Amino acid sequence: MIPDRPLEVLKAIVRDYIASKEPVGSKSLVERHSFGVSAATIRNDMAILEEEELIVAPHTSSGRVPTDKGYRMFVDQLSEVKPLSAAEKVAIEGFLSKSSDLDETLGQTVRLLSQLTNQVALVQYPSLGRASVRHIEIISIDEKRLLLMLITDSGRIQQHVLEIPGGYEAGDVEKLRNILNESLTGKGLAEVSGIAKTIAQKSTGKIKPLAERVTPELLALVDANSQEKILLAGTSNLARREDDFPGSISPVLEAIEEQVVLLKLISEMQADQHGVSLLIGRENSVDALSSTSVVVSGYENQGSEIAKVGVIGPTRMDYSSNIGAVRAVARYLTKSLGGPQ
Amino acid sequence: MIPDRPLEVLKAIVRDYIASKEPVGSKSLVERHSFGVSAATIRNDMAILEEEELIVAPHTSSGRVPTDKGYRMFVDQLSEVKPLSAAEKVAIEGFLSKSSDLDETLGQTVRLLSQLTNQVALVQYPSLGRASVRHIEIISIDEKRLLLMLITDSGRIQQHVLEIPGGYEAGDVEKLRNILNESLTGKGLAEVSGIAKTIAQKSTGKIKPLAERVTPELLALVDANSQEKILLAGTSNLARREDDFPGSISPVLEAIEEQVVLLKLISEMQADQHGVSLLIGRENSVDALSSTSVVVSGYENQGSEIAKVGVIGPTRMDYSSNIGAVRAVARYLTKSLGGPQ
DNA sequence: ATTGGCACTCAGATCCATTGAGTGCTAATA
DNA sequence: TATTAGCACTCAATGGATCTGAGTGCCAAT
Repeated sequence: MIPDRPLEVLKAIVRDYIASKEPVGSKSLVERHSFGVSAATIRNDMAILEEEELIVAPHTSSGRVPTDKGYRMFVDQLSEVKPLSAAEKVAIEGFLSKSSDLDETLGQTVRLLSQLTNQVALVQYPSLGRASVRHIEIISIDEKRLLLMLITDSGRIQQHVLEIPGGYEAGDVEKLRNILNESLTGKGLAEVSGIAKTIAQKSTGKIKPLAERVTPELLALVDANSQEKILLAGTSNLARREDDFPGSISPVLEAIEEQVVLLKLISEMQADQHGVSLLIGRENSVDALSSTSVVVSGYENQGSEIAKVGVIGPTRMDYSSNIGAVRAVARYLTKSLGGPQ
Repeated sequence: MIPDRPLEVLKAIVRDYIASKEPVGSKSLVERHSFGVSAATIRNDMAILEEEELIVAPHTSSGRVPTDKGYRMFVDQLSEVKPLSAAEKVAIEGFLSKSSDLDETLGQTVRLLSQLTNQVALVQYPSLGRASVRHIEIISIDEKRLLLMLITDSGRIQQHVLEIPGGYEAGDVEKLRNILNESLTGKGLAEVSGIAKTIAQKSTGKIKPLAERVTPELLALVDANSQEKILLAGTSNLARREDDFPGSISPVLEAIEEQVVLLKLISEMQADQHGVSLLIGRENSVDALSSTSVVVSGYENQGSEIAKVGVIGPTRMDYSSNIGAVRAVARYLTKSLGGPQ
């Protein structure tokens, strides 16, 4: 395997490069770090690292730059997660303790994370998975319209306004609501479809037309609920680092705005021992994102992961801090969701 | 005043410059447009336009570029709003007719508009203004939690989960709901505060603790509802036009993400005769947005304007098309909101 | 294994000449 | 008076040519 000092050299290269954006050479390395050996020796070490494809020289006679593989090694073996400062912890507590509404909480979380890391932050809405129905509500808005609501145990609320051209009777609505709740509360979203159809079929008399009108909409809500959704914040943080992207940032921004792509990406990521998972550069399969890294962590509700939260930024990012921030925010988010449950 | 031909020249300059991004000179003008006069004559006309500060030369010996004032004159007097193509109309109809849920509608609208114009699109949520309470709902989530909802006549739904540490009784909840609805339905949001407080004070017996718990939250909802909110889409469209921004786009993106600034900006804009209003370049007061133009139009519900929708892009944009698209989308949005009412 | 020394490489800065699109002005023309 | 042809002039952009210096790889000495 690779001896110790070369690894130390790699560590120094990554750090210096992240700090300066300049390819780092042997001389500046011995100046800034006290390796106790000469530049020539460092050069030999660098040759080893280059051999292993951990670093690369942009052109023949220039300093070296970490490769994706180099960053990977740095993150996995050479760096430690940087804990948040006291001030940052206070900021998180302050932000997240305010609200118990899911939408608000997630919105604040994502903004917070983007400020904390100076990167583009993202948070995924709790997804279908093991979610189950907590409550179904039908509210009368006016004579011809009803508001149908589906509340899941993850706290996600989905609603839809229903036109009932012929009007309806309050009593019928209440009956239907009771029936729906009795048979669906606690059931997994996946089961709803079958049960709801049965209800529509079995219902009789006055209620039947209403039931037949409502249940398809309910299924649509389940669908919408199972539709994954991502919240973004701090897009301009990416733009501020334009020159970390060869060519133009616009394809990068496009890819990030493309929810489907992003969802696929993060849903395939598996947490490592720290509870955080990351993709570095080309490790992800999206071409436009080949010079970005993605750091995500799952957040939980009732003990099981329901969705992910994280940041995305240039490969040349401060992994230690970002991993720390993402992990912390994920934990606080779990706490904040778990608390009121 | 300025004679006719120079104005025609201005028109041609704006068009050519928008199309090519190159400063346009006298020679290329006579080539592309048939003015029936020579380049020298055009030069004289251009001298007049420059005198009037409608165009400017980036450097001594180069073609001219429209100034903000030049664009303004172009839009106000020289160009016509370009109607949408049939295909575009179909696209709008298809998109907007689907849903009657406000959130969804606005989300689709803003995406649609950004695709139609290739600019950053924005839509403002219906704001307090003359909004009134349509319905208040309190839903039991579980033994210790209630979901409080406020639905306004603009279709905006605001909700908040309430912890009731000591639990509650279903009957009490229903009573309170009835009381609230009876006294608040139809009232303007501004009035809610006073009335709700009175209710809390006057309520007696078992209901009192619940009322005292719920009303402040209700006021918070009203507050949240009056809080202005903007939805954005197509940020990457701005990035794609990087070189229209001197220096870097990142301050521009930052300014756009800053909802407060944006809200102030668009709320100060007054519609012109076409129902569309626009700010060109430095006409807006935000420094970072000095090389962008903003095109907005109001959309209505029940005959009165409730919020704005529009696009923001580089000053060098296709005003005719964008104004057309914004106007059309605003109309369809009005229709789509008005329909189900 | 480490080091000093040295020849070598090459991106980037600097300088300079050239080019060409475009201008403003003037004097002639309709 | 309005238009035009002609001409000298300006200056950004382009394309070498040259220089510089940080950095390399390798070798012989320690």
